[in-house]
Parts: sequence; structure tokens; C-alpha cells
Amino acid sequence: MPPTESRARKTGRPPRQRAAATRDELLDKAIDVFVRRGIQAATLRDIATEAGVTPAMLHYHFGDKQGLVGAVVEERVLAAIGALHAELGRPEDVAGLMGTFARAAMAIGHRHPWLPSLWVREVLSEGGALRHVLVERVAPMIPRRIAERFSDAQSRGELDARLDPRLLVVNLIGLTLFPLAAAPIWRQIFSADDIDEPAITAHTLALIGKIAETSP
Amino acid sequence: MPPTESRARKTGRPPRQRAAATRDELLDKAIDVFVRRGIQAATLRDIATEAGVTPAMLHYHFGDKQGLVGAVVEERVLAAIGALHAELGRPEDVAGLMGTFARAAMAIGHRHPWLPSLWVREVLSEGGALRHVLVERVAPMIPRRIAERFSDAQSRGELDARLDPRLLVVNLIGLTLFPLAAAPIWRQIFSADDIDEPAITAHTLALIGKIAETSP
Amino acid sequence: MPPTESRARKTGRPPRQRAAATRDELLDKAIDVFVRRGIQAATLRDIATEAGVTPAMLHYHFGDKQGLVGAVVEERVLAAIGALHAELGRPEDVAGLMGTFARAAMAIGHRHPWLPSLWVREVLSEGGALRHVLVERVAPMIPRRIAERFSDAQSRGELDARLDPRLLVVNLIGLTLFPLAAAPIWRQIFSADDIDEPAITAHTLALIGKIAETSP
Amino acid sequence: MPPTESRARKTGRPPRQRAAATRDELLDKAIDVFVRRGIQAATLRDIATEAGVTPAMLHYHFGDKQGLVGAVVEERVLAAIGALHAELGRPEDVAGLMGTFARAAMAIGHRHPWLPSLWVREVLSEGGALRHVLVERVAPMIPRRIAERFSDAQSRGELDARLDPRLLVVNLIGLTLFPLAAAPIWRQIFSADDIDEPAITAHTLALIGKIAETSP
DNA sequence: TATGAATGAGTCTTCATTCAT
DNA sequence: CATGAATGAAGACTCATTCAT
Repeated sequence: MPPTESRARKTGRPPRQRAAATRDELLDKAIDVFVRRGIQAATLRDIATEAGVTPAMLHYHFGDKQGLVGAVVEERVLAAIGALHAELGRPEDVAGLMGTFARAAMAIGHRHPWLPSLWVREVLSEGGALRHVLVERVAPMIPRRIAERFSDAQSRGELDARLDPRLLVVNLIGLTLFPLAAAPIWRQIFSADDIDEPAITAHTLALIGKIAETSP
Repeated sequence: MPPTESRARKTGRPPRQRAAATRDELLDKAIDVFVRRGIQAATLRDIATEAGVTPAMLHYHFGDKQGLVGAVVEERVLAAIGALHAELGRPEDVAGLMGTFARAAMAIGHRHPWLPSLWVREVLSEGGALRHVLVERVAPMIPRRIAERFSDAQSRGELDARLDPRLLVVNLIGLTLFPLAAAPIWRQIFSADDIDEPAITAHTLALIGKIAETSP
Repeated sequence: MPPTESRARKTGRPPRQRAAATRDELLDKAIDVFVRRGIQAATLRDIATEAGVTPAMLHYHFGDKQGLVGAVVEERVLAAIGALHAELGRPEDVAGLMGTFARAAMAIGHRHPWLPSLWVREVLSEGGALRHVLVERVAPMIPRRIAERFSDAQSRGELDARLDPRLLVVNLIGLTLFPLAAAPIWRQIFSADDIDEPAITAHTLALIGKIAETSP
Repeated sequence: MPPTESRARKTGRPPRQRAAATRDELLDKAIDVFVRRGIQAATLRDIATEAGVTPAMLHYHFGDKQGLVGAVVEERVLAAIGALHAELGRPEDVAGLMGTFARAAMAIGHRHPWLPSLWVREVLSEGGALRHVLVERVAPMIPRRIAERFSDAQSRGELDARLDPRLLVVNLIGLTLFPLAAAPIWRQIFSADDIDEPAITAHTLALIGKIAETSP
């Protein structure tokens, strides 16, 4: 909107090339930019430009940058995480639980390719936008539940005593979301364009299978 | 410019709380802030304040924010990574290699507690400061070497054929550096202050042992 | 960010001395300051203050200091120079051409009192903002054309053989734009407030007449 | 002196390549930079770097940027101008005076190639470092004297009545110092590397001769 | 005589945010 | 609904200047 650029546009062209104006489209674009630049570093202008809209529009719709982030979290991130949670309902043994989680996490990660990257990155930063969400909304629902089930299994002798149930939950993330989030880099350094979604899933499930299969 | 004032200050000594002025101390403080805020988001003022110094000082010593990041990378990150590399010299079988890597990674992570967080986070971001370093300087030295050894072992039948050697390297990171980087969060959500360094290492080595032990 | 304060200000109206906010007015003020301080030395704050506006406004309108300078060049300097060029269309003999150029230059200088100063000064500096413009856009249009006509005349014996046609063009500037640019100083050192615009023009035309009239 | 750069120098090379440390050499370098960048825009670091010296050294020698400029003015500019003044002692008729001034100005300009550029440019700027010098020290000595002589001659009928004696002095500058100051540009736009010092002088003297020769 | 270290003030620039229209 | 205009706050960076050594 600096007239510097808009001057060119005043010459007679249709004013807006393709205004992605619905709330949902704006959220899509926001997620795009958040994934590429990181939430903190993403500017409203980045997002607005990407969406063919003025920054003022974003304020109009979301009130705040914080409001925009909040909307992304509530309407997208938590929705996706909720789907993951839904998969974990059935009671299972350790191997079954690990497999189910892994399968569900990979599925979600493939369905929402922005999720793993955003999740891993924004949870590790001290002020990360998703850290708060993890601690307050997700943790009681998923990680703690799983850790408890591992713990119970361990007390029943169904889980290797040398493993810590809580760290095992962290490991599940490190074996599913983390590789998905890191995909662009390992694709690059290994020239690994041949590893597609099913291949990743197969590898991951095989590996987790090996962890789970070995009896205590 | 105002010699009047600066002379006045000579009488009433400036607070000068704790001028951490040597280059090395400045790098320490910079790393602190980089870990907390992320490299991109960290401002020179943050770092300068932390070090009891003016932002201009940082420019004096490092010329640039980029220069400061560069110094951190060269003099700290690569030094630590180099130590990791040194551990991987001996030829070993798959189980040995995985164990050695894990042991070394955990040791380095404990010796330089800032490294895992910085590494994991700054490699995942598209413009992350360490991504470049990984791709150009570390990848040929470590990940590709390990992947090759896994690959060789696999062709000799010593590694489960369902696993991808390259993803296995990613998994090693996901099981070592990632949990260390995420420690503050899982400590918080699991109230896991009882899990200390040796405990993490023991758990991790046990887990990786289980992965490696199972014959193809 | 501090809505508290900005709402407070709505009650006690801000001074808003005289917001010279249109693009054209901003350019006027910019030229004022450029002439007084020199383009390089002029700060955006100088210009903004003069215009009753914040520096950020200038960035909003022109994107850059360079953008502002560019706008001044394109929309003001080149416009004025273009008017000069328009006067030089008719083919004339040496005396006529010199007289026409001088008359037009003085007229333009009087119509845009900022032009001579800006032009002379910013062309002489190595990194001067107008040097580039002179070399690439004005030179082929005006100085080289005139020099060619002088050269032709000389080969026809209509111009003193001891004179260099190209230096003669430089002299035309030195006799027209330069005195106008230097007016404030010679007014001061000669206490010459009695010399007004018509007087300068008369003197200059008389002088140039003397140069042109003398046959080879 | 930012350690950033000096680190390379610490490798074992002789610390200073070629320290131009005498006061006179420092002034030489300062003039070099002043001519290239303009006095205002020239930074002490520019000059210090050029001289292979620290900025602190310049403060040590000249106390101030203003002090450095003052030294340049007193010890170089005024010295050169003084030489010009010395040439103008003899009483002469109008033609003789103009010729003498022109010859002397060209000679000085060639002897001190930095003078014309510095002079013309720094006198035209409102806050130019030489404007002050012109008004207070040079004007009474040279321009006003010459103008008086022109005026006397005019009252004796020896100078065209249509010319203003004071503007005529300005013209002398515009025909001598100005072309010398502008030499780099007209050399460029006219591809005029063939015009050397004697050629400029010859042209200029011929032109001024034409002005002076014509009887009233 | 000389300088490395340090800084306060100021430059350009960007950003989130506001508001009248 | 939507935006162009505008801004305060802050960021990186530069510079002249000081001072202990």
C-alpha cells in the first residue's frame, strides 16, 4: 500500500488481482507465512501481501497480531490436534498404543503439512506461540494420558523397566513430528526426493514396531 | 559531544553493574539470548543489555548482527559439533555406531546445554541461521557419513531392510538432540524434575539399544 | 500499542501545526531541505519536521530515502530540464543558440529557484544524486546536441577556432546556472540586493552577446 | 579497528602497512576524501582508513572534525588562495586584470587539483565549510577588490555599461574554477580525454580575451 | 605518541496499530 | 466491509568522540 507500489496499479488495471478475503483464506495464508518465516518473524504485511489484502484488513478481521495467532491456534492447530486425540480413544497395549499414535501422527502430519513444522518449532522457543497451547490445552489431553498408560503398563511388567514412560512420549514426537518437520532439510542434504509420504510412514512404523516388539 | 556531561559523570561514577566485556563473554551472552528468543527474534539490544553493554559495542566487536551470528556459529557451534565428529572415527557395526553417536550427542548436549535447542530450532526454520551450516559444513561430515555406513550395513544384511538408512540418521537426532532441546517443556508438563542428565542418557541409550539389537 | 494514550490525545487535540501531507507538498519541502543541506546531508527527519510530518510518513510515501530522491529527480528536476530542452528546438546560428540557451536557462532558474543550486552542487559531487541523471538522461539530449552544433558551426568557420565546442557548453552553464546557484553568496559579499532577476538576466545576455558577436 | 577486521591482521603480518602519520600527510589524505565525498559526508573513519591510521589519531592531532576541517582551510586552502592573491597586485586595465586573474586561477587549479572542486562545492552549500572562509577572509581580499577595479574602469568608460562589475567577478569564477571543478563530468559526457590542462587554459584565455577585447 | 575499547546521539528503516472515510 | 494515511516504538547500524593504557 505504499503509494510507491500502488502508483503502478493506478494506471488503469483492475484494483485487486485476487483478493483472498474470506476469513478462512486469510488463515490459510497466515499459516503459510508462519511456517515459512516463523510466527514471531512473520509480519502482518507479509501475510497481507500474500493474501492480496491490506494489513488493516487483518486488523479488521482479527483485531491483533496476537488475535490472528490465536485464531490460527484455535481454529486450525487445535482442530488438527483434536483429530489426533480422537484416534487415541481405544485402550490398547503398549505396542498398540505406540503404533496407533505413530500412525495417527503421520496421517495428521500428511493431511496438514504445515502442522509438524509449526508445532515442533513453536513449542521449542521460550515464547513460542504453541508452547502455551501445549502446556495448557494439549498436555492434559494427550501426552500425560499416554505417559500414564505407559506407566501403568510398566508397573504391570509390560514395558522395559529401563525406559521412562514420560521420555517415551517425547520420543514418540521425536520419531514422528520431528522428521516430518525436518523433511525439507533432510530431503536436501540426502538428495532424498525418492522418500515419499508412504515411505516415511512405513519406515517410522517399522522402527516403532521394533521398539515396541521387544519384550521387557 | 557533550564533554560537560561526560566529565560530570566522572565524578559521580556510572553504575557499571557488571561489564561483561571480553569477546568470549559477549558470545556467551549472545548464545543465552539466542536460545531464549531465537536468533532472528533476538535483538542486539537484548544481548547488549544482558551483557551490561551498549548495542554499539556489539557492532564494534562483531561488525554486524550477521557477524555476531557468524562468530557464534564458527567459534561455538562448529567447535561443539567438531567434538561430536571426533567421536565417530572408529569403524563399528550398526549397533556400535548408533550407541556411539547417541552417547556422544548426549555428552555434547550436556556439556553445552544451549546447543540442542539452538540446533534443532534454527535448523527447522526456513531462514534459520544454522540451516546453512548444516547443509554446507556439517552434512558432508556427519549425517551423510553415518547414512553411508548404515547403507553399507544394510546391503550386508546387518540392518532391517524395512528401514531407510537416511531416515535412521534423522531418527538419531530426533531421539537425542530433540529431547534435550525440549527438556524445559516436558519437565514442565510432566513435572519431571526428577529426570536428571544421567537418567535421560540411560533412557536414550536403552531405547537405541533396543532399536539396534533386534536382528534384521 | 498504547491505546490509553492515543485516546487521551483525542480529547486534548494534538497541535498539528500544519500538516503538509500531499505528495506534492512533501516533494516541495524535500527540495527545500535538499537545497539548504545538500541531498546526502539532508536527513529524513529534517524534511519530515519541515513538513510537519513523521519520518515514517516519508517512508510510507516514497519507500526509501533513495525513493524520495528519485521522485524529486523524476518529477521535478527532469520536468524542469525538459522545459529547457523544449526551448532549444529551432536551428539557429551560434549567437542565436547561445542566446536562446542563456535566456531559457535564466528563465528556468528563475521559475524554479531551487534548480540551479541543486543542479550545480549535486552534479559536482562524486556521488551526487544528479550526476547520474546528467550523464545518462540529460547529456545526450542537451549538452551533446549543443556541442555538436557548435562543432558544425566551427567547421563552417562560424566559430572562433581557438575555442573548444565542448568547453563552450560548460561555459554556458558556468555563466548561467552557476551565478544563479551562487546568488546567495555574492549577494552577501557584495551587498548586492539591488541586483534582481531582470538585472542578472540582462547582464548575462549582454555578456554572452559579447562572446558570440565577435566574428572568428 | 573493529576487531572484526583487525583479526585478519593479527595473523602475523606487520601491524601497519604504511602509516601516513605526519600531520601533512594526514591533511593530504583528508583533502583526498573531502574532494571525493564532500566535507560533510566524509567520515573520520574514511580518512583514517585511507591514511592507515585510527580515527582516534585524527582526534589526537586535530582535536575535532571541525579542527581537521579548520586545519585544511588554514594550511591548504588559504595558502593556495593567497598565492592567487599575490598575482593580482599590479594595477592593470580591465583586459589585463581579467587575463591575469584567469591565468592565475587556472595555474592554481592545476597546481592544486583538489582546490576547484572543493572550493566551488563547499561554497555553494548553505553550511559549506568554505563559505565562511570566502565571506570573511577571501572576499575583502580578492572579489571585492576586483569588483572595485571593474567599477572604476566602468566609470571611466572602459567597461561595457550593460555589465555589472560584481557579476563579472562571479563570471570569472564561473569560467575558471567551475570548469576545472566539473572536469570529471564533462570529460565523461563528452568523452573528452583529449582536452588536457594546456588546452583548457588556452580555451579559457581565448574566451576571456573575447570578453575583454570588445570595447564598450 | 598512539590506540583499542566504549558509548550517546542520531540515521534509515520496519512494524503493528489506529482512524477517518 | 475495506483501506489509505499516518504514527510511535523499536531495530540495525554509523559516527564523532572520549579515555585508560
